[in-house]
Amino acid sequence: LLSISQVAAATGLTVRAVRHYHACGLLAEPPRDRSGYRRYGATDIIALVRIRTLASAGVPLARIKTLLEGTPAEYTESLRTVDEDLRLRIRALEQHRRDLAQLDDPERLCLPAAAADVQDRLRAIGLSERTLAHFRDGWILVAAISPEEIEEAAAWTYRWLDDETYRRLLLEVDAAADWSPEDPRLEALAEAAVDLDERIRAEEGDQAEFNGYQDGSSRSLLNTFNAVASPAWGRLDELIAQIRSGRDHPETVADRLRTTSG
Amino acid sequence: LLSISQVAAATGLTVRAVRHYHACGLLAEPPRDRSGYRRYGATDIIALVRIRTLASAGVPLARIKTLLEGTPAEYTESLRTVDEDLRLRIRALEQHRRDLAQLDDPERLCLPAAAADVQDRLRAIGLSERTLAHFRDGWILVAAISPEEIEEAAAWTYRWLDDETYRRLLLEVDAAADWSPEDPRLEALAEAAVDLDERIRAEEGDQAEFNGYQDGSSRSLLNTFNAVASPAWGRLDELIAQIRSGRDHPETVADRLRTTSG
DNA sequence: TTGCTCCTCACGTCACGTGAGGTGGC
DNA sequence: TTGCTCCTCACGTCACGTGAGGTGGC
Repeated sequence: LLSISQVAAATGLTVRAVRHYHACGLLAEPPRDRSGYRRYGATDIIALVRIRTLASAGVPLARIKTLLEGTPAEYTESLRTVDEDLRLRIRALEQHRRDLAQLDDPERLCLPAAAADVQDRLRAIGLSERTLAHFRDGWILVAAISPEEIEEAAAWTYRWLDDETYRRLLLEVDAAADWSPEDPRLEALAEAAVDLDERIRAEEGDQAEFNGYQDGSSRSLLNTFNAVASPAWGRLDELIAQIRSGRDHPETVADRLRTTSG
Repeated sequence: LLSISQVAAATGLTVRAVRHYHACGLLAEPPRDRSGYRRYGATDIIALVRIRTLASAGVPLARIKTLLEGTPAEYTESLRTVDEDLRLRIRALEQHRRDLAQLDDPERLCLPAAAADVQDRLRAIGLSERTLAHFRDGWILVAAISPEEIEEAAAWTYRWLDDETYRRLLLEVDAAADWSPEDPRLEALAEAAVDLDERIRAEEGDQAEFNGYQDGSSRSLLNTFNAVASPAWGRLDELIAQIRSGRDHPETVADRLRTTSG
């Protein structure tokens, strides 16, 4: 009764799609006329509209086949699953719209919300954009290496930004980016950093320390990372490590000197 | 700094996808370490998150490439288009959910709303499910052959269902499905159908007639379709055609008889 | 004869998935 | 030595799109 292009037009499918559904076994081959042309009836249109409805809902053709061949109970259950999938995909697309709106804001897009909040406060405090970008990259690297720690570390930094000594130290570190690595002010800065470190350790307990979120690999990575960005920062990290080990293990250092000289 | 599996994990991509983006020219190849391993930095993660955001919003990779390489104006315009696409896709998915809920109701899924409304009224009037299914298939076939007419035809039928004579005629046609094609009651039924046809023509004007929505091809298709479903219906269509041509062109028929006998 | 619809291969597309076979540091 | 991560081909997948070459009714 109907030609393949007529059923295609009536169902909103392409001729090729209808033939594909025959090839997949999704739709039985209809009778042919004497020219070998397929001739379709109303039931074929009904079947095709059902297939189209499921396919455009994102159901793979193989699953449509088993779904249509299954028992009524399986069928009903499958439809429920498909509907739930659609609901979730709608939610996902809505999320993608929000993500898209932040495409030019890598802080929000690539960082956990807590770290992005820290960045906003650092910007408000007056850190340079260059240093902010460096810190952002630092957060990203640490998040990539040890994602479990990042939330807590960000929350920790956020809290200590209430401390004025910490804020002033950060501003000085910002300014130090362009200093020579031999600049004598770096030693004072390192001393101040370790002082703050010890005060924090006293207030928060031993498990939290300045830069305490960095496990071994994160810390050495960040040291390299800082040194590449600014030789002065590289030197600063070295000085901090020296002062800290001097204060933490004075006897060990003495022992080591003895061993070396002996 | 970071290995390919670390950036993959950090961005929610697969290792293969990252390599694919290199191959597509979407992401520059990073430097290699002495083992030939790719080493990534924070900016790579930012770039990958941007690519992922666009790709999972359904933007083809080729378009992401031109989009990221374009001018700021093109870029902003592209983002607007992408967002609009997302909005439309969400609407489409919501429509698919509604379609899915009607998957077991071919009348609503395959027919224009007006025709589905007619079917509901025919069911209320008391037509058998068999005849209703036949009518439904008839609507589908006519809609496939001449989709422009179907809306008007359905509206027409809907209006005339207010007429009691029409309703009784439909119920008798329903009952006639199982009659023998030689049943003498078919002639009375055909006479009644043509009577109604003439009354409708008088009331609505010549352009509207009983079954007036059927153009030539639709009518011959429906006649075949009826005859296959029920021999009695096939005979009924023949009788209607005979009576109608007898009333419309009495002299022509007489002429033809003279010609044949001469 | 020309134009249109239909037919059947069969290769192309898109964004990767999935082994196949091999290398380098612990 | 073993196990793990990485590397580069290269073929597979899914739902068709797109010619390629041919047929049949007006």
